Amino acid sequence: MPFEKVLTQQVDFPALERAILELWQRNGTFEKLRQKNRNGPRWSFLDGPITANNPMGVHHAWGRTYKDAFQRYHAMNGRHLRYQNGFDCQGLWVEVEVERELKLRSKRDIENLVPGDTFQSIDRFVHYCKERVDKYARVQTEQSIRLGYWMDWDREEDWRKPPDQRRSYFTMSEENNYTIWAFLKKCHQRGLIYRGYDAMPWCPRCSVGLSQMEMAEGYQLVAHRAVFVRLPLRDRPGENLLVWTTTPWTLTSNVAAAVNPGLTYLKVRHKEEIYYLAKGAFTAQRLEEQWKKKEWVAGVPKLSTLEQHFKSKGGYEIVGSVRGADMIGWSYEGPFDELPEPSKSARTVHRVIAWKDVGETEGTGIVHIAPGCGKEDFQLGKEEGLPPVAPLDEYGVFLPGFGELAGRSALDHTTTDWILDNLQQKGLLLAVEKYPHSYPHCWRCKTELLFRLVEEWFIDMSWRDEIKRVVEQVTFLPESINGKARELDWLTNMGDWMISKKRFWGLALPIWVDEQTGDFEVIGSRAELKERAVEGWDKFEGHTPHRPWIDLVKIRNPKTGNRMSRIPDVGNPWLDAGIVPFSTMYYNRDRAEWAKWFPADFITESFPGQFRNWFYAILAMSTMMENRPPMKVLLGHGLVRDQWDRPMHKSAGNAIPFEGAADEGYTLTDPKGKTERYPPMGADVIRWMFARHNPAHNLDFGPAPAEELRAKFTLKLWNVYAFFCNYARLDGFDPSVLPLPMAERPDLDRWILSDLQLLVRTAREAFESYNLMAFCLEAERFVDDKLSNWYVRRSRRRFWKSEQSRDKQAAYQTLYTMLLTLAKLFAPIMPFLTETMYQNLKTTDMPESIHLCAYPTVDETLIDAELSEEMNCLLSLVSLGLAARNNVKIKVRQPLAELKVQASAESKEYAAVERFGDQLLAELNVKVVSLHDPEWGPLLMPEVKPNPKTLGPKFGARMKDIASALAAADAEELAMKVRAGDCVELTCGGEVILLEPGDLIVSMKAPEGWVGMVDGETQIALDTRLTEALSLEGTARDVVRHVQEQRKEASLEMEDRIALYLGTDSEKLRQAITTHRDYIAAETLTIEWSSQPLTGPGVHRATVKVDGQPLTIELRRSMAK
RNA sequence: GCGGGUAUAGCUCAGUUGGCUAGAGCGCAGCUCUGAUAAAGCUGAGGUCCUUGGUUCGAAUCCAAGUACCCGCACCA
Repeated sequence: MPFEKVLTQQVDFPALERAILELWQRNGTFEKLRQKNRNGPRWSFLDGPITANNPMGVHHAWGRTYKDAFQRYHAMNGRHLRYQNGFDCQGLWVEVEVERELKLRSKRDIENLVPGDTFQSIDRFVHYCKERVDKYARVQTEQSIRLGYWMDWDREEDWRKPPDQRRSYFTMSEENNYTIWAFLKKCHQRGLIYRGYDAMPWCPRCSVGLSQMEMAEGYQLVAHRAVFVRLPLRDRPGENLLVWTTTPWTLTSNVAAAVNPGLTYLKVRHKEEIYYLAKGAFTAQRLEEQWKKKEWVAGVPKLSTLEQHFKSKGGYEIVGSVRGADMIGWSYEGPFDELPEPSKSARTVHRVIAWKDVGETEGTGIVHIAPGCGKEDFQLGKEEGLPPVAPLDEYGVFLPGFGELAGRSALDHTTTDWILDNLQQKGLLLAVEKYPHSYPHCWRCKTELLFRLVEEWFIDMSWRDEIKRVVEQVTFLPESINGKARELDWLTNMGDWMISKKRFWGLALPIWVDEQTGDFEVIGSRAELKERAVEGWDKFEGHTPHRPWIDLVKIRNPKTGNRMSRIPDVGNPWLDAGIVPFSTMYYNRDRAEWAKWFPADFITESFPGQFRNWFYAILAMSTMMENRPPMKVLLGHGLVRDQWDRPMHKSAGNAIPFEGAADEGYTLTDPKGKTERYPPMGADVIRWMFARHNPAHNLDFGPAPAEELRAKFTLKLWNVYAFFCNYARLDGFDPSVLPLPMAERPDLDRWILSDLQLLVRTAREAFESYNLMAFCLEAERFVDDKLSNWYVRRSRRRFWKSEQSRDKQAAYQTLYTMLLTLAKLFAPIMPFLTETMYQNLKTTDMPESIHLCAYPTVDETLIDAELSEEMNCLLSLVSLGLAARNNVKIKVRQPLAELKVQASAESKEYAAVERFGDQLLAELNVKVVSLHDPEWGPLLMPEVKPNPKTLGPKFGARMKDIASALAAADAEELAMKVRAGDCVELTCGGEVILLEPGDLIVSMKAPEGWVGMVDGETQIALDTRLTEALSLEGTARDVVRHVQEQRKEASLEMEDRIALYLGTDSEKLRQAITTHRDYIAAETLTIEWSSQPLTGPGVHRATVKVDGQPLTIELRRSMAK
């Protein structure tokens, strides 16, 4: 038997999916696909590496759905693919998790993992990092397989191999690391690698400097205590500069004060002192915009103006003014000159300097400058020859030389307390306030950043224009987010690339330094290092190029003969991910092969952040390596949020784990705090949900949208499939019989086959233009509206007929084609459901898996535009008819005599009724459909009534007069004007009044006994007069419905024949039953009528009400033939 | 501050190159169907397509300005 029976109740889709996974596994389907396409034209996809640091979440499934869908589509078109997944392995994110696992608090703890042995400690720590990456790479592999993501996944034996020999690529592989060396060497050869000494953003917890792109990730709105501090002028007794800062700890390292030479500064007398501050700053409404927009930190009061501060502290008087330029060179007393360290250098400086960037919308217009604690400060200090004071160590703790502050953390509140107290005691503190501002935090551990003087390594990005020219050649999708412009914007604004990290687990930067001279060299490959090594190679040999082993290798400075050591820094992880267009495509091993796959046809990732991260890194590195774009098309997509549009957070209880969504079910806490458990949705629904979404927008993911999708799409498709299989099975339909020619198929069949071709066209266009949404939305409409709700509904009776006819054959063949084609169309997006369907639909001469089939192509000969138009017209006629019935509350089950459709001979309505009259009869349950030529006069007459809503207020009591005047007026003329949007003049009580179109309600009225409906140009009228015969027929249909209901109650199979007894006291019921005895019998498969109540076993009895009258139904399965 | 985007029903969103009487789903209201049946369907209410100008025979769509929101960049003492 070709078709298995298909259940429609409580279908466990996740379980079906798991069965398909086993089927693929058992048959080696994926390998067969690769084998089939191995000589096909290439399609090159490049996977952006997923961070192998935690299990995958549902949000990862978005990109992975795209990746898999496009790969499967191209595979179905015979393309040869690499199927290489990528894992991102190195970097601080892994270190932070390993630290957490090992309960380590700081770099010091890591270096002391093996007490007293830094080398061993680092070795062990790096080992743990590698282990963590392997662990989660395996987890993510399993999860991805469950998602149905077909990649060349690593198997058990592969995990025992080193990363370089596995199927997926790992950024920790030697190949990847050494290819970055080659990149850095190229940079160095162009003189672009340099060592920078600068005040850098620094995370005191991780003890690491942050690059510009990392810093951008971590801005958060927080409130700090900001202070107004006076700095007494040395040669002007009783006079002070007033400065303001949000980071009081930096005052310890104050060296200078900057003014804008072009601004006017006020001399303000307050109590016994004179304060200098910028005129504009005095009254500036600080952060007013933010306050209004509520971009504020809860609990922080509105900021006072400087003027208000002075007023509240006892008043002020403006006693003069001075230009900023005239203040340059003034000397003042520093706020912490009594401390040993500041007293050494800063104390002798403390002068007013000029800085054109000083503004007066915030602060005092005089900026406290601490070159050791701020980026601009440092720059300014360099220009002015100011000595920087560096107060903090790598943990953000004050160094010795800062008195009581030594050993205290700059971030600690009590440290700020101490500083404020100290300033207060010295009488320097004018005011303290809470100040909300967006401040950088460590994007990994959320610690507030400090600025600290450090030495880091950079790539000079002055060649940005070269990258821009490469970017110009890439297609960025979706168009609406303007990715190319964003990327170019970043390239314009970005600074030099800080590539060093003072950490342990990562790319070993191949920079060797001669400590005595400061000379450095960049090594470009393992071979080069081996060649140059003068020490330590033997110990390093056999290890991956990671710390601590690589640090043992020393080279000689050819100029001085000095020994050169590798800098201890590791690399920025975006170098790791950025090199993959080379390292993973055989660039070093087989350049010819690389050229076949480079550039990638396609990449896709979530776009927030990536324009300065991965997209940037691959574009920049590819420009340096080959001056070519690494990909042709980039598709970005948004973020996944919960179904209430909130960000997903584990702590908020609204994050959905992948396993939960796929198989296990999950709990979810709604915005009101209620937690509920939900069943799994399965991979197909997850995938379709992502595929159908607009990639430019964030996606609200959760049980509600999943359920909606299941109901309106998955289940409908499934029900149609089940309907087909279950009847085809009973009927013994043979799909291999020669198909009937199109000419012999009814219009309904030719219509759906025609529209199917249009869907195939949409599908192909969508996949080729990377716009899955367009296809999915169209597919949903096709399945729901066209296939399920119209084609199958209208065709059902064709399948039920007991005799074999050509019409029945046509119906089976058409629906079979439909299901098979749709399954193939949807296969790239819903690989499981479509495979399940295919397995039950395929014949022996078809490929063993749907994923080994060819993607459908459009058969232009089947497209019939005229037919589609007429079918659409028919659908709107049906809608109108149903609306008309609804209007007069006559249910569809009640037959009516006649439907009139207004249609001229050349109208589409005419053609539709001609062609599909029988469908109209059946669907609207009328006896006759007739055409009404408008030339015979209007079918419906306009009727114009006053609109009391608008006229009431205007005319009050005169409404009645207006109504009667309207009734007397020419309705047709009025209606025409109203439709045209014109005003209407109405003579009412001898007076002409003007009515606006909205004041009148125009409806279309049918003749007595009829009900009319209008939709645009289309008009219909339905005869609502019930004759005795019609009424009896309606009753008979009610009886049938109840009998069917009872058959179901009695759990009969749908092909079972029955014996039936119907008992009633109602004359009308009796008459209806008698008159329509044959019809009832045919519908309910009654082959034995009983005039007496049934006896014996297996009798099902029920009493129902028909037309308000009791009817006894008794039935049992009939043994007669 | 600079740059970009968006604005369509109560909510979430579709709407091709200008060609509508502007749509869907959810929600709401009222119904209906019934061997695909623990599924489904229909009808209805609900719109200033953000505002104002312009281009055009015709604008949700194109242009300009404004408003609001979002994003990116720069973020300052």
